[in-house]
Amino acid sequence: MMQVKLEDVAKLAGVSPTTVSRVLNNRGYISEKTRKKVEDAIKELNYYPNDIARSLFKKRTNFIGLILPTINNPFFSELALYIENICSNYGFKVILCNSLGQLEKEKSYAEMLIRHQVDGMIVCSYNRGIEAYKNPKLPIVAIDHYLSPTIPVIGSDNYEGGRLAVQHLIDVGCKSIIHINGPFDLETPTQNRRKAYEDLVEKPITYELNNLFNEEATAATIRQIFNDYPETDGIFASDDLIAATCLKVAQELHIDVPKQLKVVGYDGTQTVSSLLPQLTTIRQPIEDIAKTAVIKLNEIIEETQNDKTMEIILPVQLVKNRTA
Amino acid sequence: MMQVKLEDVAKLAGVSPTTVSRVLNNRGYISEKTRKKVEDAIKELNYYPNDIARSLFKKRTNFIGLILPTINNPFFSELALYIENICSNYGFKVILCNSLGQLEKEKSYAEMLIRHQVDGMIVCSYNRGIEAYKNPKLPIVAIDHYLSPTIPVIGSDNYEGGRLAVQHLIDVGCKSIIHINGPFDLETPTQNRRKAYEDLVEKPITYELNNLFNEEATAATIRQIFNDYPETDGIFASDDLIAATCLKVAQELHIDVPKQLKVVGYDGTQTVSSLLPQLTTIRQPIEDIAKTAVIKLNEIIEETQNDKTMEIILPVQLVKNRTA
DNA sequence: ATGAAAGCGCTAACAG
DNA sequence: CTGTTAGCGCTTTCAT
Repeated sequence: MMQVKLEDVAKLAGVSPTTVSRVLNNRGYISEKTRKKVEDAIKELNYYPNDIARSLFKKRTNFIGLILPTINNPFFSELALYIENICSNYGFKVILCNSLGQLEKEKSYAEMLIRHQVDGMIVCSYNRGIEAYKNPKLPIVAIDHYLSPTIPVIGSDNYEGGRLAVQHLIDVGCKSIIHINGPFDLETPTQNRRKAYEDLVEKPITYELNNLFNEEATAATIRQIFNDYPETDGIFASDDLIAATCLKVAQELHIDVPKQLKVVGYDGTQTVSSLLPQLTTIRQPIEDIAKTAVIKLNEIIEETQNDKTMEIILPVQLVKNRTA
Repeated sequence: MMQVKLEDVAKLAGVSPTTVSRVLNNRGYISEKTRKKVEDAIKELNYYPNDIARSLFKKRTNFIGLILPTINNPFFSELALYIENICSNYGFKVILCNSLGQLEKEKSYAEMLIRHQVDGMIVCSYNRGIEAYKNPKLPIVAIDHYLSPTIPVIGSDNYEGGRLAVQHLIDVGCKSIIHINGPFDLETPTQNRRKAYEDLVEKPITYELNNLFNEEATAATIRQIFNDYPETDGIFASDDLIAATCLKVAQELHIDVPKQLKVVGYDGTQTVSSLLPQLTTIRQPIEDIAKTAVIKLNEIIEETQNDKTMEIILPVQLVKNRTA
C-alpha cells in the first residue's frame, strides 16, 4: 500500500519538501500563494503526515502506556475512560495493557512500551520487582501502589475510606464486623483500608483474597466466613465486586441484608451504581485520580514539575444506600 | 534523556551496527563469540531497540487502533479485554480510543490512527460518514455496525437473540411486552433484535433511547413507559444496563419483578452476572467476537484472507435467571 | 520566502 | 561470517 508522502505533496505543489513541512507545522514565513498550493496538493492527494517518522526525529511519540490488571472491572474501566479522555486533550495516545496480575506479562508489557518509546506510563501494578520501572529517566506515575521511591503515587484517602466504612457499620449497630481484602503482601496504600478497620474494631478479622479476579474463589471465601463466624453481622469489603459477591452468597444462604447482615463496599463506580444501586459504598474520586495522574505525568515529561510531592491523596466519600 | 542506541552497542562490542542488528533479529550467520560479545554489550548498556525506527523502516508498526463509544461499559470493557489479550498474542499493541459517540471525536481519532500508521483498526462506531474509513487500503473490521460495503462486520445473531428474549417472555406468560432500543437511524445489525420483537408480538411498541449513555434519561423514558402503558408486564431491553434501569424504576414504582413485570436484558457480561445475578438476559459470545475480529483483521493485514465473508454472525444464548 | 543537505535509529541489499 | 552503504519519511539548521 504505497503511502503518499510529503515528497509527493511537494512535487505536486511544485515546491520543496521543506516548504511542505513548514505549512504542515505552521513554522516560518510562507507566502499565501505557496501555502494555498501546498494545501491543495495535500487535499488532492489525501495526504496524512507520518507521525512515526516525525516521532523518530523529534524523539517524542506522544504515546502513554497504561498498565492495569484488567480493563474488565468497573473501577479500572472508569479510570481508563477518564485517563484516555484527558490524555487525548493533551495530545497523548493511550496504549492499553492488561497485565492480568501476572508478573511476566506486566514485565513484557513494560519492556514493549519502552521499546515503543512511550513518553511515559501510568501504572496500576499488582506486581513487585519489575526492572523496567527502575529507570529514573522514564516518566511514570503509579495509581494506588508503591513502585519505587522515585515514582509518585496517586490515590485516594484509603485510611479515611476504611474509617468511614467501618464507623458506619458500627453506627448502624453491627457487633461482629469482618473485613475482606486483597493479598497482604502487596505494598499498596489500599492496605490502609484494613489498618483503619483494625484500629476501629475490638477483635479484627480480615480475610485475604489471593485471587482477586476470580469470582468463584471469592464466593467460596465468603461462605467460609459465614461458616467460621456465623455471628457476623457486618462486612466491609475492599471493593464493590467483593461486596456484590457477599450479597449473592447472603441471598443463597437466606441471610437478610440489611436486617441480619450489613455490607459496605468500596469504589463507588458508575457501573456499580447503575447495576447495584442498593449498595452502600465508599466512593473514590475516580475522575480526579485520573486527572491528577495525567497532569503529574505530563509535568514529569515536560520537566515542569514544581510540586515534588511523591504521594497525592484525594478525598473519599461514604455513599449510603440500602445494604448498610 | 540520551537513549542508548544500536550504534553504542556496536561500539562497545567492537562490531558493526549490522552485526548487532543481526543478533537482535536472529538473522543470518553469526559466530558464537560475536553473538556473546553483542549480548554482553546489550546487557551492560541496558539497551532496548527503538521500535519506532524499526517501524519506519519496515512500514509496519504492529499498532491496532480500537475505537469504541466508551470503555466504561461492561460489554465494551469485556470485549476490549479479550481483544487486547488476543492482540498481544499476535504481537499487536492496542491504542484505545473512546469516541463517546461523538462524530467529531471519532473522526479525529480515526485520522490520528492513520497518521500513526496503525496496521489496522477495530471499530465499534456509533457514527456515520467518516471519510477515513473509506480508504480501501486501510485494514478495518467493524463490530456490530455497518461501516461500508468493503468493511467486514463481526457480530452475534441479533435476530435470534431478540427472538429468544421475546419468546421467553411470551412463554412465561407476558401479554404486553415493550421493547427498548437505541437510536433507530443507526444502521446496525442490532436493529435485528427489534425486528425479531416486532415479528413476534401482535402490537409491537418500541421505545427509542437517543442518549444511550445517560442513565437518567433512560430512567425517565422507562417511567414514561409505565405511564403510557400501565398494563406492561414484560420488557425486552436491548442491553443489560437498560434492563438494570428498568429494575430500578420498577422498584421505585413498587412494581414487583418478576411477579408483575418480567425483564430480559441483552449482553450477559461477566460484570453484570456478578453485580446483577438475578437478571435474565441474552448472552453474547464476547470472547468469540473478539477472537474472530482479531483473526479477521490479521488476515486482512497479512493479505492471507481466504474467506471473504463480509458478515460473521456468532450464536447467542438465553440465560434464565430470576427477572423473567 | 524558499531550498539543499544532513540526520533521527534502524534494517537490508550487496560486497567481501 | 561481517562490514559498507543507502534509505524508511520527516524536520531542521544553514544558505540564498
